Amino acid sequence: MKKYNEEDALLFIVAANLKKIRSHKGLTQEELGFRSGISKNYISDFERGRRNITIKVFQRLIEGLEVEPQDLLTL
Amino acid sequence: MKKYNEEDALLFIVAANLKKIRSHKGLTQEELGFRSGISKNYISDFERGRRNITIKVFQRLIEGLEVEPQDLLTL
DNA sequence: ATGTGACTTAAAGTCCGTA
DNA sequence: GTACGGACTTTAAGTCACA
Repeated sequence: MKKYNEEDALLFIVAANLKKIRSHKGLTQEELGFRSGISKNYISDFERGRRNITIKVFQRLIEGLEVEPQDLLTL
Repeated sequence: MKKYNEEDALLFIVAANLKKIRSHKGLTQEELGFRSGISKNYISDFERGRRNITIKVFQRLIEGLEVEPQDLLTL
């Protein structure tokens, strides 16, 4: 498991949920990127905790995944 | 009511909720800024829909307000 | 299908001041 | 107590070539 700071807690929760839900839905990073208008590299970075996304990007990811905001926030 | 783009929907929901909860708790922008380590100007800007905050800042605001993430996302 | 480094540009976020 | 502006520094957005 990756080590993370307290200040990054929510970020890592969102990233982990994104990765889990994305694969459960059978989507690749590239496909999700296409659906949400975000580069696959960026999604890769985010899932590994290397990006601090904005709310706008968060919304686009949710829409691409077809889930609700809270689905990415709940542990 | 302020006009906003579809792509800003979540942002405006969060901003409106922040403002509402903050005042209900009797906190000023400055006090919330102090608690969450964010400048009062930035909070003012955000509440008026002029800023696209990151997840890290979102987390700090939540902690400063002492609420749960979903409290800022639910309409 | 995903991870990484390096990169440019756009925007996040601060601080000063005024009203 | 909040809104708004200018000037500023730091970081996120977004892409690319390649492993």
